[in-house]
Amino acid sequence: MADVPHSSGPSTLMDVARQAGVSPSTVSRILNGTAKVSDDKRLAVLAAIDKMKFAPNQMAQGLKKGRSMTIGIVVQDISSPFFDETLRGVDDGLKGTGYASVIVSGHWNAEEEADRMRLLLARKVDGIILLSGRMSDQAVLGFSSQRPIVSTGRALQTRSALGFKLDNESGACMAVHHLIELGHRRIAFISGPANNIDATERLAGYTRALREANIELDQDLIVEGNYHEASGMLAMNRLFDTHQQFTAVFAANDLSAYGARLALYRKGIRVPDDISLVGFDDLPGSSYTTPPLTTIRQPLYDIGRIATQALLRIINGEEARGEVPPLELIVRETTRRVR
Amino acid sequence: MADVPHSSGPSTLMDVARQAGVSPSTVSRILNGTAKVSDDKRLAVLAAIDKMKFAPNQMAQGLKKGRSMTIGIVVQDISSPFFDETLRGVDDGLKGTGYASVIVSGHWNAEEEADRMRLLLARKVDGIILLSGRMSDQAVLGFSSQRPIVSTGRALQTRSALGFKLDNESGACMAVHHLIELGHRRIAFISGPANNIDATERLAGYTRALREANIELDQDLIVEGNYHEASGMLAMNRLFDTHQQFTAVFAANDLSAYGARLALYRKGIRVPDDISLVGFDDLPGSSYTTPPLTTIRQPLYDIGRIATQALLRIINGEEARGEVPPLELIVRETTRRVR
DNA sequence: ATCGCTTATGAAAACGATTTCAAGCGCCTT
DNA sequence: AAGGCGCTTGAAATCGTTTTCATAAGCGAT
Repeated sequence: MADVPHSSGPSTLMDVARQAGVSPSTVSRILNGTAKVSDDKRLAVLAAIDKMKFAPNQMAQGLKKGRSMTIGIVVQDISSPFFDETLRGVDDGLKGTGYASVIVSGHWNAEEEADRMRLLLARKVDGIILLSGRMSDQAVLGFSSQRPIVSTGRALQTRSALGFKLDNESGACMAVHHLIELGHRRIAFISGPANNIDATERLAGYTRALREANIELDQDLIVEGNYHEASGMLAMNRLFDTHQQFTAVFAANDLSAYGARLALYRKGIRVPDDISLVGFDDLPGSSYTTPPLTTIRQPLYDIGRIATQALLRIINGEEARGEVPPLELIVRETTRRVR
Repeated sequence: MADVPHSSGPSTLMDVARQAGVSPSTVSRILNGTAKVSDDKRLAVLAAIDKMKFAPNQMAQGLKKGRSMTIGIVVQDISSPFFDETLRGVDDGLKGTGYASVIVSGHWNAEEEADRMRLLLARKVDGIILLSGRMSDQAVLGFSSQRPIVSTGRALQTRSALGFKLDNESGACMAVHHLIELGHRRIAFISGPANNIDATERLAGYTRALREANIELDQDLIVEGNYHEASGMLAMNRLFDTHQQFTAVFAANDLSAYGARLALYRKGIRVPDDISLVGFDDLPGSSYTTPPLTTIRQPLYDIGRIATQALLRIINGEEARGEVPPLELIVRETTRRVR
């Protein structure tokens, strides 16, 4: 019985072929089911594979097939619950497909984003999912000539690029409308960064809701944040420092709502008894804030999963399609009828 | 002037060579700085590269060099703030190195973990970082014969494997000690899953602190959770349902502390006025809970960064070393002297 | 002017798989 | 019995790089 030669590295398909006394082609055929091979050889090869613990070298496979079985994910912040929840969806969408993902961060910066994109392309990813990208649609389309791209936050639909867009304006409108229904008239708004498209849309939703209710817009009630907790806290303090009167606050995302909540706590102002608070996103943690946060739910997980499935479809030459559930108001315990 | 031939796919090194009128070897040499080449050719090649937007095919490079410039990260939960913070450290540690990372999840399951590990190996990652792995040290050592591995939560030190271990017991002890110093004698403990090594160590720390203070251990004050918010809430309710008397709660991680906090809120019990609460981890969100959470800080970010740097060193044949900062008590606003 | 000796460069092999192509074999048909 | 067909199988080319290896050119020394 021939022993395993004391090979240096991991075993190759060639090694297996030798062990089993067949040609490499045959091994490959068995591995891929590309052609019929006689049962005796199949058995011999399978045994050899098992014995040598052979696993195909994915770099070699990738080179030859032109498929890396890898997709690239561009996020903006690798440790934000917002992206994580989406990534979980991506992960589930990839489950059982043989694809793995490499995740890079654009850090909210169009330049860096494009850079990372090129990096992914050089790595021959089979497709890219772009989350909350800052680059122009044009740029995305450009990249999409190399590899299919699915992006959130854009309305795109070509053979090799697909975008999902949520109606941020309506979402924000729902949030403010909810407050208005509870009798609030003086509603402060902690916005997102002005250069962010989602942020401006949410601002638009805020103003629209006010307009529809015939409430005069007070610019002093709007303060710009940057989506982070600290900015929510700062914004809140700014509102107090300038002695604004209001009974409710709408934060453009949950994170800044958390910050606002803390500022309120520090002032000894009760939520929702004294002031109502609404967020936007419905991060996983928002069901466990004190009190649990009323917010607009983004189907983050679904977005990840559906984007992934759509990308896989495009990669396989099928039609690019997919739709995500709409935004939804989740009423928890930070809002209440004005006294 | 020769025009770019209407090439089908992205341009290859061969294309560049043709464009510049040199051999592929020369192009490669310029790309890698492997050998001196005359200035005129260098210029021509550089121009060609620029013109054709050439970027080396990483699969081909990887195949040839035996380096994929990719490292694998095994986490247990792709969307947990705990891992995210560490991943941020990894990301920063990788910055500027040319390495990218592929992240997979073991879902707290030793079998799946080993599976994912094999998958990474087949992808020819140049090294692996294992975070909170469930597999045995033996198994890790086994894998480390194929690729260097750096793991958290183990005391390991071989040529190709390195482990970082934090002193969970002392950390837990610090937390409980802090409560005792504040006059608390009846301190409940919401533990982590019993099959988790960190969890049992923290339990040990809890009992040790009590023993050192000559406080009798009351098993009824210990309830097992699973590190998630919901379990913290359940645990808290269980404590109330069984009519336990206590003035403080130590939760084995921040997430379950969040859950406990919510249970308390629901009962109308004030924190820290009526009951003190301590967590473990110091997740990014813990500075923004209401009130901000007193907790034991794990240097999550540093762990990620340092593990990465250590792995890179091992990959480059240098000595495996690295040390992470110790656990630290962060006193915020959920603890207070017992009345 | 000739003989080394260094240098720059190209040709070709190699990495580890897949795939085309051709060959060998058995079997059916006439 | 001969020709043809289909089936399994191996040899060799290929993917896009890097890396020997060999060669030619350049140059100083004698």
